[in-house]
Amino acid sequence: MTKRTDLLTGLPVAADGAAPPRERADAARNRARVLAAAEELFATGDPAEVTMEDIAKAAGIGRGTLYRRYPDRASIARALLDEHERALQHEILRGAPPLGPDEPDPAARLAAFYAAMVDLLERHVHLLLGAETGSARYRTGAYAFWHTHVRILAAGTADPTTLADVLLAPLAPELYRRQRDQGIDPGRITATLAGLAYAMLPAAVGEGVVGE
Amino acid sequence: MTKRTDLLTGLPVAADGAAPPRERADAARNRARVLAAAEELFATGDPAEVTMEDIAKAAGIGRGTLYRRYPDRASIARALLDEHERALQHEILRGAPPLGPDEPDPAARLAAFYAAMVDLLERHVHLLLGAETGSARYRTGAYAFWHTHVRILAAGTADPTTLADVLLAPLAPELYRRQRDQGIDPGRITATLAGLAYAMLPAAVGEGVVGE
DNA sequence: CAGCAAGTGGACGGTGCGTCCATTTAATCC
DNA sequence: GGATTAAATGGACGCACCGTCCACTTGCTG
Repeated sequence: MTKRTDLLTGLPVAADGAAPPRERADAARNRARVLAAAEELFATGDPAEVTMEDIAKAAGIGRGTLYRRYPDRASIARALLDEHERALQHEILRGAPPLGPDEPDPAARLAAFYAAMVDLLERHVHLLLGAETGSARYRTGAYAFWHTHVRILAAGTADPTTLADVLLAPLAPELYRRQRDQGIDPGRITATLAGLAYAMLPAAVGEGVVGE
Repeated sequence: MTKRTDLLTGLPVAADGAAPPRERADAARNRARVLAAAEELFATGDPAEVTMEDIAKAAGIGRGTLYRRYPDRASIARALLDEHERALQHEILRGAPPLGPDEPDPAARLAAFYAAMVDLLERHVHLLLGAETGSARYRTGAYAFWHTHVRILAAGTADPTTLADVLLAPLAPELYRRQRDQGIDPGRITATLAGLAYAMLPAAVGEGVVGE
């Protein structure tokens, strides 16, 4: 029988409505060490090359202890990423325009989303690369959120679901890393994506729906 | 000293202008077996899970023999993919409109390129997934070719280099596989990409250049 | 058919993974 | 503050795959 833990935080999860058993002091200390060590390792080298052994060693704990909370590297990266993504999701759901729901122009809102995502990428690509190797990106809850958001912004178009995938594709962490390595600065990327937003979601005329 | 072999075909490469030493009969037979076995394995299961051992076993040869020609799984997938990509590249460089160089409208040419790429993906995603895990995609010669092509089509825009990356992003094999798994058919993808092409590369007015 | 370079394949050492369990340690109760 | 108990720990273990190495085999050539 395996102990159930939250994939995001690594904290034990209550199977029922029962109060979660308090985390022991040494466990909490080690969890903090793991996250600090992992952040450092992801940022320093190639995130894809970081091993569970590396993290355990850097955190000064044994492999068994590490596996107790995090089943793999990706779950550690997600735990580190979680608060940042949640903050952005909150801005989108409840924040002010142009990111929040009161923004009337879908294109402007998409452009703002792009800008926020570029900012997130700029600050945390290393974590995204640690969390989302290739197709794993599409299986995360975060991708589902972004996809739903963009799909709704594209509601007036011919095929919002497919278009949402297309509009999210340029935000792939691997691409962002490569563009930055090639000397393309975040401003250029944001500007190009803004152009994409306004080209694909032209402002609705009156209350009409944009077809084709 | 390691024997030099062509990464694409696995054939020995002449170091100089010297005539390449003819391939021995057993070597040729085994190379054919390897390619046939690999094609089968990539198509059947998860391309990312195929190991060199699997391929060697399926081809009925030893691991050492396999490594003699192909340094890794990706090089085998690329060898299988090569002829198909070359055919498309030839169409682009020398073929008829709307794919070829005589097509006057960049948007139409980009849309045709998208259609051809979707066709390529539909027939060979499994090979692309075997060859290009994550960021490896950007290091292939093929990506460089597609990028140059699209960059030239986008020549009139504000930042053709960055835009080319953005326009190529939706063609990521991982995304294509996922969309297909979700029941999205190739036609929808092609249609959405055509919309993207015409939105981002509006037909030039007269011989003027499209700004902003 | 003899000589030899090309080709072969399995053994080997190395690395990372994920599990298991004997031991240690923090929290609780008297 | 000592006994009790369950959580927590960490290193050993077995497994899978990698990539190399080299003694042996085989096809080609003269």
